[in-house]
Amino acid sequence: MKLATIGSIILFHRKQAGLSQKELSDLAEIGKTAVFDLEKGKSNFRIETLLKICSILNIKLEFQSPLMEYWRKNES
Amino acid sequence: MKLATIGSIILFHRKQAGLSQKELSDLAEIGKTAVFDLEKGKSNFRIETLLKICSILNIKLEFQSPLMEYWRKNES
DNA sequence: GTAATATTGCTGGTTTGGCGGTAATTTATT
DNA sequence: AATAAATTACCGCCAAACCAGCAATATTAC
Repeated sequence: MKLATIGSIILFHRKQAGLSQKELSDLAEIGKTAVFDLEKGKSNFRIETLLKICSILNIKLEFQSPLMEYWRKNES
Repeated sequence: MKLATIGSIILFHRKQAGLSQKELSDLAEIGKTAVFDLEKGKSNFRIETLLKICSILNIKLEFQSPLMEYWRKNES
């Protein structure tokens, strides 16, 4: 998974949602620059920025590995 | 998905791999502080930091949404 | 027990992501 | 065509992620 790939996925979902970059950034409560940079795969970015956007676009993040089935969350 | 959850997953996989925080940070070519903070869910962190760690621990990141099956990568 | 290793914590400095503002360019609408 | 909206781009500034180094504690090994 590369940064550019993530940006491409976000772009696709935003378009499908019929949102402009500004609208998405407002909904996600982040700056417009973050959406722009992210979609362009331009720079590194923070996890929270990605999570906020994914939350708005109804995208879930999954971690996959042979060990995940043995991982049980203690609380919360 | 919360930051603390991600840290918990990383911690679990690192232990299973039999790596110390320092060993993991060296392999991932990041500072030990990043691994420490991440596992503690202490701070926000960068995507690249997470990707580097996941790469070493053989964890894959998956994006899930109803639209993902319609998303096709143009190139690369 | 002691010694070695690992983890946690703190500190100061560097790097960089994110921000709003502005402006140019592209696209859509009328 | 002209106008409006959206996208792309660049600019300082600030906050925070990241770093190495060191120290203290916790854990493990001998």
